[in-house]
Amino acid sequence: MRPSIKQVATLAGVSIATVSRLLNNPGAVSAETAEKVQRSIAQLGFRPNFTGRNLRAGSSRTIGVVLPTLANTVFAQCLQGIELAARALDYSVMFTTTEYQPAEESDAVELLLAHRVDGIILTVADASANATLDLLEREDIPFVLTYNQLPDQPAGASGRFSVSVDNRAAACDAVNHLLASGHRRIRMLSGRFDASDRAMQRYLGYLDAMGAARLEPMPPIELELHTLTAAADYQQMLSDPLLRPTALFCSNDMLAMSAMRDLRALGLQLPRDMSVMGFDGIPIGALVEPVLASVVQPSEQIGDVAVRTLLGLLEQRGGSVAPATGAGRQVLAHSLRSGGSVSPLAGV
Amino acid sequence: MRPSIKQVATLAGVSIATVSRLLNNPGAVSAETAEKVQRSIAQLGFRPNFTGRNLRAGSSRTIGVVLPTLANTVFAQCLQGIELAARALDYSVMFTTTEYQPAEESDAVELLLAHRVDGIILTVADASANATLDLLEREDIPFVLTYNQLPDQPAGASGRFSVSVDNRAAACDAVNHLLASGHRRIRMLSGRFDASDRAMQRYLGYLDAMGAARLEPMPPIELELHTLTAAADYQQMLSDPLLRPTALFCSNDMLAMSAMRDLRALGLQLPRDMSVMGFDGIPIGALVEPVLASVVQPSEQIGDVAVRTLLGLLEQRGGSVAPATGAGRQVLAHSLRSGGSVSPLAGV
DNA sequence: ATGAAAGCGCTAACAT
DNA sequence: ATGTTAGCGCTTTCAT
Repeated sequence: MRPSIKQVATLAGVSIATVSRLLNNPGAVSAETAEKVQRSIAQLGFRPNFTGRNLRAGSSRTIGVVLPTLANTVFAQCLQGIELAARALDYSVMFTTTEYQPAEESDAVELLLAHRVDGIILTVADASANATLDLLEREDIPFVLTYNQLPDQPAGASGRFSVSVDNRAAACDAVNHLLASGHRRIRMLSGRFDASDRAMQRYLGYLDAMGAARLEPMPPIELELHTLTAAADYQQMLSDPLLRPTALFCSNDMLAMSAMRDLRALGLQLPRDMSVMGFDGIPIGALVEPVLASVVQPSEQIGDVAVRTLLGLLEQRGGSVAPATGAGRQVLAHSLRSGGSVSPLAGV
Repeated sequence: MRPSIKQVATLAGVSIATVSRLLNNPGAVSAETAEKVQRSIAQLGFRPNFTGRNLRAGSSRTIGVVLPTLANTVFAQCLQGIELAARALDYSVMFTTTEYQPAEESDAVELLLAHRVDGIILTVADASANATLDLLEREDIPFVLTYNQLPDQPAGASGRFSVSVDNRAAACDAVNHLLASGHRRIRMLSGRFDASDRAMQRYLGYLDAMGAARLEPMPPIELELHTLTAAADYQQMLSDPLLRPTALFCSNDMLAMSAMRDLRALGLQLPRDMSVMGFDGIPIGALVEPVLASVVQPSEQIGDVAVRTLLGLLEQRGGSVAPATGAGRQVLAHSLRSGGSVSPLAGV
């Protein structure tokens, strides 16, 4: 066993309380005692044991994070933002993944709760009806959703918090961008709606844009997220020349890039034979040729803001202030990245 | 405060020891008592507090992870592998980043140690002379290096463990691939050597291949990792037609893709005017056109193996077995991904 | 099979 | 300014 506060105290010839004070409130210790204790600490290589501290304090200065996967750059960026912000604010991060399995969400959260994290940042499949979120609320554990976008209720109505872009409006912008390039037969390629409520919101944005342009929307194509081949779906999509889309709006960039690869494999010339628009704005999309046109979400900032929001909640709970005020739903600005993956349609 | 084992005991009319037994060794409790206690647990929504358990047990069933950044997909994949393996083996993950700052390494580790993680998986700037690793060793904390490749000593000589590919041999393979395509003026584009010992090993592999081909190696170009523009460097590299390389070997894929973007911006046609070979084999590289030729590392597997190795160490320490035997350095197989980013040089 | 009690490392009254 | 002590939640001897 490593040295504890006790051995430090013994070696320095003081009580354990004095050592504790030096650690937590150095001002309350005389200069010479401090000196002595510091020496003992150095000599023993003492390092405070957070487990003891946490047990006593009832808080761990640790936040739990639950994300669908790290295979999608977007979540890696978000976690990066979370970790940076947490560290800057002297919190540690305990991280877990659900692999997009809604069933994993509750296990993940249970584990974090057993570790007594102070709060949780998470992205769930569907925030609107989610037993895990209900549990968190019931147990009064502060949590902040990322990417999931809470409904636009009167401030604080749900008592829940989310940090995201306006998925629906952003998707609408994306489709408008395609429309402005002359496309009319635009089809949406989406991750599974039941694994991502964002995908559904983006589809609604697609419908908005198509509707506003008085165009008949086409049925969405739902693909397994991160499936690298969906040749059959593409074949079918391309088969009828009359219904064949000229542009694809994809619910995320990974999907968009996979689709482009698959379409090329089928012999299409891109963007000549098909324009492709993504969503997420992953950095790599800007490096490739053609540049992947996309809606840019500030993923790292989403993580950063989520941390600050969560710590805000923890703070006011510490001070036992009145229940959450202000907007529970934070909507961050998105932007449009145009790129060569979208080409103007002849005749525009 | 949430219910503790104590309230459960009281409600069930048993002692706290009995509740603890049910939790840890259900066989030692009579069926009817178990029944009673289970009911109280359910009724109170009791969840064991790992903090208490950890304090008592002196172990946290948590592993600490220190990686340079998540902005490089390779590390995100590795963390993904770590998290998956850890969860399957009932361990939690506490995660931290150094932003490639060697100075951050020790802080990161100190924090994890304060949390009393059972062991640490980490990637450091330079594994051969690293105060943090020395500290870990001195304090007898089990750790496993990822990506850093320990020297090939007699088994267990250093008592340290690493999981990586054979960076030097892999780089040599990559350069041989370029040579086989007819390239002779091959230049290496690298992340900073002092931020990544892998980059240095890969440079040695470059020298090996060039030497074996009896070609004069060119001086490496060291770039800040993840710098997205290095136009000046490229301009200079291209300026002298006689010394101008026909192929670039990049120490990682992010760099390779950034370079391709920058070269295109300078008006080059790729791969006609320059072949580019990467290292890492990030999945996205296979989706783009041209496909990024690269050395594929099994990043997720590196994470997985690191976890298993670390838990093996923890286990044998629990049983107080003799010091680590077997190879400390684990070298996983790499493979070559050919792609259109490398084109045969005319005249081959 | 079950209970009583000690103690893991630490902090925060409370006392001096 | 410093010491004494209780106790956070849990596991684990040791009794019974």
